Amino acid sequence: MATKPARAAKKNVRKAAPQKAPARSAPRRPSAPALALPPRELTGSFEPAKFEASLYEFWEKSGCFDAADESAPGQKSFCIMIPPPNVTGHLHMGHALTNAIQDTLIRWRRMSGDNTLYQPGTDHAGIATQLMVERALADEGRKAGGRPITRHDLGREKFLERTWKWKEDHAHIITGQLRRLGCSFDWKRERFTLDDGLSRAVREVFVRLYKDGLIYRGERIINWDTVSQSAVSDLEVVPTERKGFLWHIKYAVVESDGTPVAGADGKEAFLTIATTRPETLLGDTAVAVHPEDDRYSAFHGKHAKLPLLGRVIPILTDTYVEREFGTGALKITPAHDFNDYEIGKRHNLPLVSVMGKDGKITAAGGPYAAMDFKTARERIIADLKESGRLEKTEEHTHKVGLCDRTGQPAEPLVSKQWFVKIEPLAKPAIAAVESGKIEFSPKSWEKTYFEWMYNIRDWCISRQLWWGHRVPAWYCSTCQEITVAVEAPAACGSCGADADRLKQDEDVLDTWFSSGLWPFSTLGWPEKTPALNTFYPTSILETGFDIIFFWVARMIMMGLHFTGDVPFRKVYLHAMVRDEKGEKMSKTKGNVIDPLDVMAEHGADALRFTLLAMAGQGRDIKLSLDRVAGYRGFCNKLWNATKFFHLQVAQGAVAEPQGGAESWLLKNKVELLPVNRWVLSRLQQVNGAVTKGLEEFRLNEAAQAIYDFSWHELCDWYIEFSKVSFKEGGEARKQTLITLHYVLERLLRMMHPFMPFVTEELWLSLPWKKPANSPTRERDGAPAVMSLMLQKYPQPEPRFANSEAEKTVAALQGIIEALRNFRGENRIPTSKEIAACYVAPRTATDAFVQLFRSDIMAMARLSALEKAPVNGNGGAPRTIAVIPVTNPALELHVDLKGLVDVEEETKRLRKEIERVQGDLSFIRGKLTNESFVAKAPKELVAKEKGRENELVGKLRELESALTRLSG
RNA sequence: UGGGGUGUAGCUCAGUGGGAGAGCGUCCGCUUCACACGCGGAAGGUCGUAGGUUCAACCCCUAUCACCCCAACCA
Repeated sequence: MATKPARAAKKNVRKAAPQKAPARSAPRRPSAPALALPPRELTGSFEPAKFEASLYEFWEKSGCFDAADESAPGQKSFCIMIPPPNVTGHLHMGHALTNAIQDTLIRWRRMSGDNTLYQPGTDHAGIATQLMVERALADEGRKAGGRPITRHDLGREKFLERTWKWKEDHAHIITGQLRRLGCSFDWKRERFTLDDGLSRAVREVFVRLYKDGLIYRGERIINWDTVSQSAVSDLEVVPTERKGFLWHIKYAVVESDGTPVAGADGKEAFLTIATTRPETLLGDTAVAVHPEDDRYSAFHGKHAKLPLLGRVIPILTDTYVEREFGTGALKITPAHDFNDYEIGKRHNLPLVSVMGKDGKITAAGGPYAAMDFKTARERIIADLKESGRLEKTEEHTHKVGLCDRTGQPAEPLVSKQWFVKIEPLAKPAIAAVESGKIEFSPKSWEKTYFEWMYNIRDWCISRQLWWGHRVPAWYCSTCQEITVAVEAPAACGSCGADADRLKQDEDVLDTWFSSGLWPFSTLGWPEKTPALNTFYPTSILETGFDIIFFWVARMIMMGLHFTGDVPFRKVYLHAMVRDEKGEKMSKTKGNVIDPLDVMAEHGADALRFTLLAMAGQGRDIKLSLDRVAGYRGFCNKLWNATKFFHLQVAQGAVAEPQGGAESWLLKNKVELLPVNRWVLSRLQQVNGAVTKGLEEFRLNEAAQAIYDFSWHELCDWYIEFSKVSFKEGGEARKQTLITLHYVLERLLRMMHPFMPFVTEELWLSLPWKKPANSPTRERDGAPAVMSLMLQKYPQPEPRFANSEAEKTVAALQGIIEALRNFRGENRIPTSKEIAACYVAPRTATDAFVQLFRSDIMAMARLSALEKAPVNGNGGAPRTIAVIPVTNPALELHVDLKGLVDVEEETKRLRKEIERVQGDLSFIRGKLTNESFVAKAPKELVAKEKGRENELVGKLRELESALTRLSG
């Protein structure tokens, strides 16, 4: 008794608004009219360009994308942050992939009732953007007939103005492209790493880290980009294989006072070093050999005279030296090589900087001063050759560190920079992953993460650029002390000198410093905003594995340090999108597939679905345009399936059942036609598979389930079956129309996160749609929206599960397929109708055929299907072909006269017999194997026995059919 | 050098301890009144190689080869 009203109440909740929020003081406007697009007609074929833009505009304008700062009571929050693309960038396939995945999850959770925030925004991308503007400036200068204009010609302020303008002019490109892809961002919350709020967060973080002793300023060896004239971090230098030379140079061995040392032969002794960068010789402060290298033991404690400059430097021993490489003697240039720097520290060697920040040799380079590095190298080689100090030159392939952004070699040099002391930050970040508070998927990436985190080096965060967050440090010209503060200080923090004695640091911060704060800075941190409370920690981080160190690790470190909590609990890493040959897409190779071109040709949905279907974990995506075209075909298929529905409605509408299609179908499920029960059962099963795929982050499996069901069950079978019912009319027609509408509508909802545009367009065409609202919109009094976007995501309906119907339809399909196979193999054109008879050994089978007679006739294109006049094939004429079916056991008879050559059918039978024989011998092999019968599960043995019997029967029928044909 | 991944139909990829699937391509037959962006049928694979575990291996284990990626201090 008590269950009935409860159930009814539950149903009401489903149909009507979800959970009424007892809005505290917010006035509710309960009767606000629903927002809706003007009705549109479904005609022609799938042409995405006709509707995608207007749908997106409608969604955005009606506030469907908006998150609420606070979730409604009982409502979950769900948040994904976009990995901020470069503000002046263009959408590439990597963006398309990551955002397609994210948006699918977001839409799914939104439809599931969560308060979802898909946070949009862009990154100022320091070097990249500054370089663009500088390039444009240079071009301007050249076009005007003069020399290229540099940023220094403009000065910092003017240049920044230009860059902001450039940003304003270009930012809409990437955001427009993300809209084009259908991503449901809450655009009202769009953030930019250089906007006021985020800049404030950056300064706050800098100041706090400084006060905690985690940021320091120091003179260290760093990577220098001579193009952007800035320091870059270790990560921004990509070791790249380059062909070069290994020069062997002779250094004279001397005493500390410079007097020559004689070798074993009594002549002047030399020591040969091998180097790939001879110009660094100018900065050498030692030569090192391995302590146990016998070749050089005589030189321990001696000195070497630097060729060309004549400087006397010590010969020291260090186990770092590889005896096998080169000559086994290593020149040490502590100021221009990371390893040499370490060796220099161990042996207290002086630093001699010869490579200047401007890409030219410094004064310390003596006669080579002011030459650029390339010229200096050439001159030094020539001079060495001339003085007989160049022993030999070998070709040598080695790794050169190229700057990520500019592609030019990075020059290690010693410079005063700002650093983050990383170890104290890394420790908790390692622990968070070790303890499982953050999980990576695929899990193997955790190893990569640990590897890097355990060996992490201090992070050089200062950049000698102008575009970025200026280091919030001021130098006092009175006391020389540094004042670090969030806002420009009014006086020196040490001596109290006036602000005019203070000068702000010229440098800006590494772009990744600000993107590391993204998960909380976008939500208003350091303020304790409601949004921060609602959405932090974010739900999922989805990005490419190439920025694990750049971005993911830094977000974890910063998040833990500043919020005390992880920034996200799950990290999903997708693969790289390559071209169809598996090559990395690159402009120079010219193999870039532009997502915008693809969308222009096939629509956003086809591109999204392709990427999702191919995004299996742990494998690169080789994007194939054929595949995209295939999924465009899929969109068209859906389009036409819906059109088919409308055509049936046009033959005579059926009123929506009282209480909705679902409850009507549930109430009447016993009276439904088997095919209707079947499709409902299949639908709910597929629903389960799709939901599981989404929950387990296997979007490719979910996509596959959707595709297979839609095309191969709904379209290939169900719609074909439905035609029989529609022709029949009456009750059959009515229940089939209701079923078809229900299945279509549910399916569209189910696939909407994957293909938002086409599903919405089709859904809007359906007759029984109703506007819907989200819990938070409802609470805040926002109007309901006539859109698929806010409909409830379907759950499997177990009451539709029906294994009986599934078995029945499988048997029916078996009969139809046997007939189709007969037709196809015998090449009987579709236009020729076949008259068939059947022989059913059991009355139940006879009833089965009678029940589905019209279905079989329609789908196998038979002109007749009657009971055979004679039982068995004993009395049948010679031209009768027999088609045996095993489940249910029956024979189909077709008169070959006028249809097929007897020989053709004979051939078909022989082939069939061969196959059955093969199957049979395999099964018998198993069944005669004693260990199989003894050890395999009993059910399996029984199943195989059953199959054996089936096959024996089939074989007998085939053979007798064959003898009769040929006899 | 170390770590990870991949190897399945002509191509691009799914997949499971009980005789391997899809899309595209190929071949055959189709203006079947939703769809030629389609319908029906078919051909095509010793699931990289060699061992092992198991009644049973494409799947688990070991070795090996090939390709890819990542991290690296061989100047």
